Amino acid sequence: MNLADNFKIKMILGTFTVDKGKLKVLLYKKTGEPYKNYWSLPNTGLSYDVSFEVAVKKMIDEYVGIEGIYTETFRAFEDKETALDDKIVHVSTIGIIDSASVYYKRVEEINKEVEWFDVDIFPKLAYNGEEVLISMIDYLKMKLKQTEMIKLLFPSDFTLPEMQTFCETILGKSLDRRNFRKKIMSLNIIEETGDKSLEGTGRPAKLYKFKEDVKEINLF
Amino acid sequence: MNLADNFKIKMILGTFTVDKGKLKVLLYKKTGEPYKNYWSLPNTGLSYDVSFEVAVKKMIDEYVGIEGIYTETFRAFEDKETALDDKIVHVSTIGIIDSASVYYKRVEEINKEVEWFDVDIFPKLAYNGEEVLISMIDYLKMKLKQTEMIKLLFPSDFTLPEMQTFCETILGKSLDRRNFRKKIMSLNIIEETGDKSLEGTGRPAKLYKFKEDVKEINLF
DNA sequence: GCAAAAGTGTTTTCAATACACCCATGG
DNA sequence: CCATGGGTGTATTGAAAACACTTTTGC
Repeated sequence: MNLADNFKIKMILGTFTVDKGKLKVLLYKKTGEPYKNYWSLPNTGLSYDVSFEVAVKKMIDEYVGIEGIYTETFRAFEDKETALDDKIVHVSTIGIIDSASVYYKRVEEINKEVEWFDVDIFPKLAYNGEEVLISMIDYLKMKLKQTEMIKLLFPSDFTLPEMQTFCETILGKSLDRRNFRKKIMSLNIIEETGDKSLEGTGRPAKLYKFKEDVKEINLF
Repeated sequence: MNLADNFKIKMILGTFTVDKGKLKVLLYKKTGEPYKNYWSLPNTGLSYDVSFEVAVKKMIDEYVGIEGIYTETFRAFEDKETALDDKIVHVSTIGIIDSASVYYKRVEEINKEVEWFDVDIFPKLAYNGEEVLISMIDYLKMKLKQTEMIKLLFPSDFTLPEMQTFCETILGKSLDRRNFRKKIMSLNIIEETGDKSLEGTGRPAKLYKFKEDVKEINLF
């Protein structure tokens, strides 16, 4: 086996959460060259003294101000831009954060311009960011039909209309409110917390949480 | 961004086909150390002068004797074994070959001991091969429910019992023959070729092929 | 003519769909 | 009391499930 050439490894982080039923991804605005002022997925060079996971957790701490979230190593990508003598391989990673954790993040410690973008409307990205992000969203739209995964996004205190909006994004079509509720309830995977949402106008929505022992099934 | 340390890149290839309805993966037997005489996923060091795709196509040509098959870059994996001063990152790739192509492979040109293993019964693998392979199989069980992907495995001249066996593997449960046929036929995605299978004992099965324009839907 | 595997139809059951009115809150 | 969005029930439709006998081939 020929293992002659040396590569640099760049870890790329796609962090996802849900807000008001919309799937969101965290981007930051670059302040230096290259791609100055472009939005970008958080990224960092990998060094020998850290694992993928540690490198990614550090990034999440730095960009989101949260510790201990779910992460999953995702695809590798080639860098088609860099010169021949400085080849980089991108290792992308997906992080999933529930909305409550995002809400309570240590925002005062984030010294970057970061923003959660709707996955259906995101700006032009630095590097090959769009390729990476689109690939992640494709994967998540498949994976987030499974209860184990969706549970990571909605840990407690979500409303059914929020979850319906989310499922509509994942499926790419609109759903009937009564039928959606009927279906979710028949699966026996969530329960009322007893509280009600204080957000927005109109009748307050009941709050739900996933049950402890949720069996792994496909929602759709 | 710190891009200080150098890594070697090892491309790992998971090649999959279907034989008599069983999902199979290609392994080869190592003849040298380390892991001498262990079965292993084909792999090769990556050098500057080739892309992921070219490196993988070369491997497929070398191990399978086939050109121009579908490939997809998959997850990156860390190497937990190698010493600190020679770190390797594994970039795994999935290849999908239809059974007819495998049958007509240029077998005389393969100078390795290779074998197609059932994905439900494979041997102990060299390196972190089991982690990589299990991850690929998980992914494929999700992805192979979609018509576009399944079509890559069954291009022409397959029987419905074969396809049923395959779906049973993917779903992990057995299906009723009559109901299976009814469902597949109602989807309007395959058609009879007019020929019959010559394999096995009993009444010969009709041969089918996917239609040209198959819409992307989930089978289950 | 017998063993082996493929092909076929009908009934039942359950889930998905379609659809309209009332309820709780804020202003 | 009105605007806003949330919650609820029923009838219909369609797909999934359950189920047993006949057909084609090789030997």
